[in-house]
Amino acid sequence: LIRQVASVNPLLPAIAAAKFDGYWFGMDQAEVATDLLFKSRADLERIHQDLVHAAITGFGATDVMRFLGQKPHHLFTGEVVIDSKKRPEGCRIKFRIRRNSVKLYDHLNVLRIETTLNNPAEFKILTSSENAEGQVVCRWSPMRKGVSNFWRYAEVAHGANSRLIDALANAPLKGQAIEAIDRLCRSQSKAGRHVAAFNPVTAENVALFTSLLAGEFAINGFRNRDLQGKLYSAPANNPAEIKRRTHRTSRLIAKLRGHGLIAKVTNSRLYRVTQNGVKAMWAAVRCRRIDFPAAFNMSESFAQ
DNA sequence: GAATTATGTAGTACCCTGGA
DNA sequence: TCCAGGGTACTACATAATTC
Repeated sequence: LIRQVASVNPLLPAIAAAKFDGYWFGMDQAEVATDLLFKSRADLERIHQDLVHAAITGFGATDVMRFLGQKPHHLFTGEVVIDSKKRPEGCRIKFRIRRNSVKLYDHLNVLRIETTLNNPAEFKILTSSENAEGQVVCRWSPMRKGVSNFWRYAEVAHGANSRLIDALANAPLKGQAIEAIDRLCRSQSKAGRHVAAFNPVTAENVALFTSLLAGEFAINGFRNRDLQGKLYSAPANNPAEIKRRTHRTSRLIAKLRGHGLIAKVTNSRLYRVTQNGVKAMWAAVRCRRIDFPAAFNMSESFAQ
């Protein structure tokens, strides 16, 4: 970089003679893209609308924070934005936290996932320094704009791209949606026991499905009490109510298991959403939010 | 009125934790 | 590592409510 500067700036010797330290190289903005190449534009278009719908309807603020490596925190005061734009060359969806973003757009037969970092200080980098005793101490510090942090920019951005791609990989495709919803609407029989049918487009069920599909349950799964936290806006205020909620949630879990939407983790009371569950619940969420996008609030109905 | 679904109660299995 | 106790979650059954 110094050699490049010398070739374009004839005043460099004068700057050095004036006792200035020379150049400090920094990155004002960094963009790291991951391209998914399809055999043809037609191949990409076959699933593109499904991916766009999944990105718009299925992801929330906590998902965006997860993509960009941020832990959701109740003291977080920044703005989280999801927006989409249609352009002649394709559709662009952007997930943004303050000045950093990850976006998804298509061009010809390429689906590109691109992370843009304008404010590296929101990420950490491992730095080392000497303390008063002369010992080298390592610690995680806010990342700065110097070019020496190039590797960490790439690491952070590749991580964001990968998390968005992984999340989109679970997006159900339209062809499978009708069959999945049909199955939800029918009562099931599992191990000789009757399991009631779901109405997959009620506000309560869609809110339940949205909670289950949220990123926070994806890693560690969820328990009865975790689900209660999603179903009820306020904590129970007496033992009878606590028991009633536990039982009601337990029955709900049994119903979800009966339909194969979730599965129990062996030797624990944890549950995870199954692949079939992702397909069926995504289909229901999309149907409700796009075709019947009425406002809903499950907390109120469950709190009664 | 039958079938289906939701809810309450009681009993039980089993997970978690602390102590030995 | 094992064990006991407490707490949590699950299941079975009965009954009420809802739907067709």
